[in-house]
Amino acid sequence: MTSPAAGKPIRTAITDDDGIDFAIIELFFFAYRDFTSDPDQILADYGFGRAHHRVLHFVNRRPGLTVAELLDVLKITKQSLARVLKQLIDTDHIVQVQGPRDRRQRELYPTAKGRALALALARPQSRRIRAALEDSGATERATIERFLEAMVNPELRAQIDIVPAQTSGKNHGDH
Amino acid sequence: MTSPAAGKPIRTAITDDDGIDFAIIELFFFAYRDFTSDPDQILADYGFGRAHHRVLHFVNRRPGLTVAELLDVLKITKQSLARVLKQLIDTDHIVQVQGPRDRRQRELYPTAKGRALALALARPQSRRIRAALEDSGATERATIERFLEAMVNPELRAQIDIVPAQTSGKNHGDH
DNA sequence: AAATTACGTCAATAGTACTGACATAATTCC
DNA sequence: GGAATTATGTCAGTACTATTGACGTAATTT
Repeated sequence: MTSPAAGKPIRTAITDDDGIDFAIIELFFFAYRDFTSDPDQILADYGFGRAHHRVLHFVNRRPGLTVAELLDVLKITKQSLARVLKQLIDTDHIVQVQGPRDRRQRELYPTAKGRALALALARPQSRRIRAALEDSGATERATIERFLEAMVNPELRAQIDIVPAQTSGKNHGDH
Repeated sequence: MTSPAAGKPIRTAITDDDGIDFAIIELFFFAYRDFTSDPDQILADYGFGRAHHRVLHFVNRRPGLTVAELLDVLKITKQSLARVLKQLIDTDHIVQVQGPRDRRQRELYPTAKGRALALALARPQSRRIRAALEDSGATERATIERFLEAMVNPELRAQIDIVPAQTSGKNHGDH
């Protein structure tokens, strides 16, 4: 069962006492695992994967962003994006428009079909978040947003909060 | 640039006004992306990937768990686990011990080497969490833990909080 | 005119996952 | 005791997402 030169089994659990915040590390893993599992069902119906979801999300969030900008947000390579983007364009979820100033650029926009799919994918995720915030007020929500934002690399924080809700006056942050 | 039958580009951004909590959806994506990027550097030195990290983590967290239990926690298939687990055993990070009651079972334990690697991988993640909680007190921390736990599928919450810190009396939840 | 930039594409490879099938040993059920 | 089930391991084939490196084209900048 154990090979001759194998080390001895350690029988005690690693814990927060080792100076590491395992509680939150683990919670973060489970939370994200289930968070991403929601849209996976829907994506399977289209023959799409998570990569398609991410592209669709950001094209809807920042319509008109260029290919280079998208690569920067997703932190993947051009070659990785190519297949996924091509499929989304071929299936009429995303359209490319020649850049107005620089004609080398391709501005990416969602179609009505792409907008609808992005919303359908986000709906179960939003529902999960709403349920998790059920008994929370604006204070708790702010705490969670601050925490998540602080988890992002400082130099990349510019990527977030680019799209503030264009609320007319609805106090929709409250619960 | 646009194919003949292509839909028209939508030029307005999708926002929280569409009834979806895009703010937190996006924050969660960025936060997790950077959270997992920390250990990736270290793993590369060993020729390991994220799958190895996850296995190593849970074997350290719940020493003696069986293969079946590990599959259940990770929510992957036996075949997916096989290669990764074999590599970790071959490199003497994990050892298998025959189950005491049921000899068909293989209890998984970390070696000293496996314990050390698990700690090394968790260290930068824990540092990131500590930094994100810098100005937070016990209340904020509790809010965040509650939120993350509520994001997990209810029927799977049994998987978490199995390993409470065996603190003697240190009030280590406070900052 | 030359260099750079933005984008697209081809080829090869890696890591992680999947389904389906089959084998072995140990336990449980009848 | 024999049959069924369980825990684990393994083989084969496939899919998705990602990588590096190289090359081509069109447009812009120097």
